[in-house]
Amino acid sequence: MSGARFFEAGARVAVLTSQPLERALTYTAPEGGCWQGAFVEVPLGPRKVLGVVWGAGEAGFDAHRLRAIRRVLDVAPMRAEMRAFLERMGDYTLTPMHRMLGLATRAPGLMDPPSMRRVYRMGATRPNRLTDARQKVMAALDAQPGAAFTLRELAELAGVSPSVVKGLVQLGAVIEEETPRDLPFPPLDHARPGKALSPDQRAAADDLRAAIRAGTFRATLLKGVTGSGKTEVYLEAVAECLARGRQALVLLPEIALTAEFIARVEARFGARPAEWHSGITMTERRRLWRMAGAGEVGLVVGARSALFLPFRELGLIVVDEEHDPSYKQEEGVLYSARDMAVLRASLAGAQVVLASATPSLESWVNAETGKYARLTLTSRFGDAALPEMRALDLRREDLPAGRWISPGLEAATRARLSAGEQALFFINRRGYAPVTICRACGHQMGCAHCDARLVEHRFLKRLMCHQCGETYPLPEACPACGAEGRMAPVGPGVERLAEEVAALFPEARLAVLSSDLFASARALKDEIGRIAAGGADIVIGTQMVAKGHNFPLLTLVGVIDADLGLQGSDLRAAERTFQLVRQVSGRAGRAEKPGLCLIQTHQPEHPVIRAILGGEEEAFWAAEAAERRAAGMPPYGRLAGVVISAGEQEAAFALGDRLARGAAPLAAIGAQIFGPAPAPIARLRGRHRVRLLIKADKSAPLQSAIRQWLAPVKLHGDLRLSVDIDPQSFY
DNA sequence: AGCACGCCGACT
DNA sequence: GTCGGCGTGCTC
Repeated sequence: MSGARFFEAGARVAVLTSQPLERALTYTAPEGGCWQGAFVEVPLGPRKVLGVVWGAGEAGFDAHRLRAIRRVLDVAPMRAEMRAFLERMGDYTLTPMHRMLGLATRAPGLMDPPSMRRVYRMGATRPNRLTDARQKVMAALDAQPGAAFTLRELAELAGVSPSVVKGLVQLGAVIEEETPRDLPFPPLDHARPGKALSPDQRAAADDLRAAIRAGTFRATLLKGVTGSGKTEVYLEAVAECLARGRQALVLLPEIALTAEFIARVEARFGARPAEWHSGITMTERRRLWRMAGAGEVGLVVGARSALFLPFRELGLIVVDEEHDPSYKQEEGVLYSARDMAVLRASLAGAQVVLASATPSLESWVNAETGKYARLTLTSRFGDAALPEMRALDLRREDLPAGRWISPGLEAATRARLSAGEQALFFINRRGYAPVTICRACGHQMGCAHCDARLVEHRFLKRLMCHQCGETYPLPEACPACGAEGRMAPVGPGVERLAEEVAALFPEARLAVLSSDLFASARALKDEIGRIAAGGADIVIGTQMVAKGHNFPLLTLVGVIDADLGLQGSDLRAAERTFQLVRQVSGRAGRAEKPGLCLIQTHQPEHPVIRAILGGEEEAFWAAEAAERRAAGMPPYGRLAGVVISAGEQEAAFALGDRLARGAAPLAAIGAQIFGPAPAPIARLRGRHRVRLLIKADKSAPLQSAIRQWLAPVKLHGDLRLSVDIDPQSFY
């Protein structure tokens, strides 16, 4: 119990609860005392709530008003490392501690005793009268020595009724006992040999293994083009970590990727890792949370929130596809899971590996400056070379309105199809058309609750708001001018592109990969498997195709509109376009066949497009970094957003104005304030949102200035305010 | 978060 | 006269 204090019965202790109080409350330690970090049940008003013993209590509080901790819960106490992590993260993200505790206790049944169940196993004596049915039960138990079954399992296994088993219990031939329902996860066999590694994979894996053996914190950027085998490399780090008896966590940006990852883990270590994401059952959630704390799980694969599992001995965190924007939590507690992974690893004395083919600029700069170690995989696995990259200048291709596939792309596709190979068309827009417009008056269909245009989904026969998910029927008449039959779709979406492809290539078999077309991760996985096996000739997909799926027959990638991401004033527009197009292009030619990537663009001379075409990624990052440095933007400067929301826009703006004018603590650190302006999502679920943007020097104490600035603010009526440190969305 | 206390409109 | 609206405040 390193770093934890023990409090004797009756001593004053501070208990943090997830109730929205600004600080911990003082209680007295229960009979038998309690450890710092203990999960406890405390009385609060008329209720009993969950809390954690955070430290010593206040001496000043009236003794007769003190109440005692009701009981200490039967779960592993929160470790000092975890308490420090929650405090540091709360300080950094300006999140009250009760909300931080909420993140760390997202498991059902914490207040309940460990769930038990009744099991049956082989007893010491043999029944002297062995009937036919009894014989079957004994045979079933003999087949798996030492195994324990539930009554139903054993009865079904033996093909007898449960009463036979009960009868054997009476005779002492079968033992009935209570065991914990939450079982340890089967250990992974870290000693199993992995796949043969290429020389640079070997070098990177050896480096990571050595770093883990050193047993101290280090952050490593593992950079490697798509298909270079990053996963095999960091699985070697996982193996070393498990061999040292420590736990490993692999974060993935999307649930859809976990099935493939789990299969690889199973192939490598002979058992499945534990899974943590929104799709798992309550039972699994409870089990994993408790087993993590008991050290009874070796490897966890999960989403952002797995960072808050109570690992007993965390040795490694891998953040796969570390550049992925979905690592930024944009609702509730606002944080970057990638950055918080680095923080948690540093406090746990663990390794953190950030893996990507196209790192975020932040991580690239950290590697450049030596803050992170850097491992680079250059060759693709097997013989596959990077695809040839070519731009198709849409200004010369002369496409008719409503057509998106240029003659150049069409010809290249025909060539591949006749060779029996696959083509992939990438368009980063879901639905049929991003805009529906009235040809009579020009009215554009918008969402009633959000400030967003409605996207036609022909598949659903509805218009949909991509911000709040609300859907509307397709309008017959214009809601503004009443004109009938004049509503028209404008712009391409993945469904509309599919229509064009079907008309151009009637003989080809199409597959459309868009997140909204699949009911489950399972259905999506099946479709991906079908495509990989050659079940389609042309694949049309949104950005989900950019992520880690293997299509061996694919030799042509067409990027329908590379300009989409270059427009707008988003700080990271160029970076995102670069990452996305590089990743999609990596889909081509993974097997022995060379790939070709055709990029349709109106601005082939744009620096981002040129960097993509030339494969000059280091040049791209260097240029982008120089631009950010000159502008004082992250990672060379710091940003924070303050989002104010209210039912009425005026109320939100009024508070925004007042805050912007009375910002002495910000002025004192030389920070600039921009706004108030409508937030990136200006209306969300019927609420108006307004944002102030704060820009400061990298060395300025931004958080404490914001804390001082906002401390006196009392929120009236339905006004809400949230601070977003290091915001990611700008347009 | 709950739950109590408290001060102004439409009902028996 | 009272029931009840939800604004404000408290919980060790």
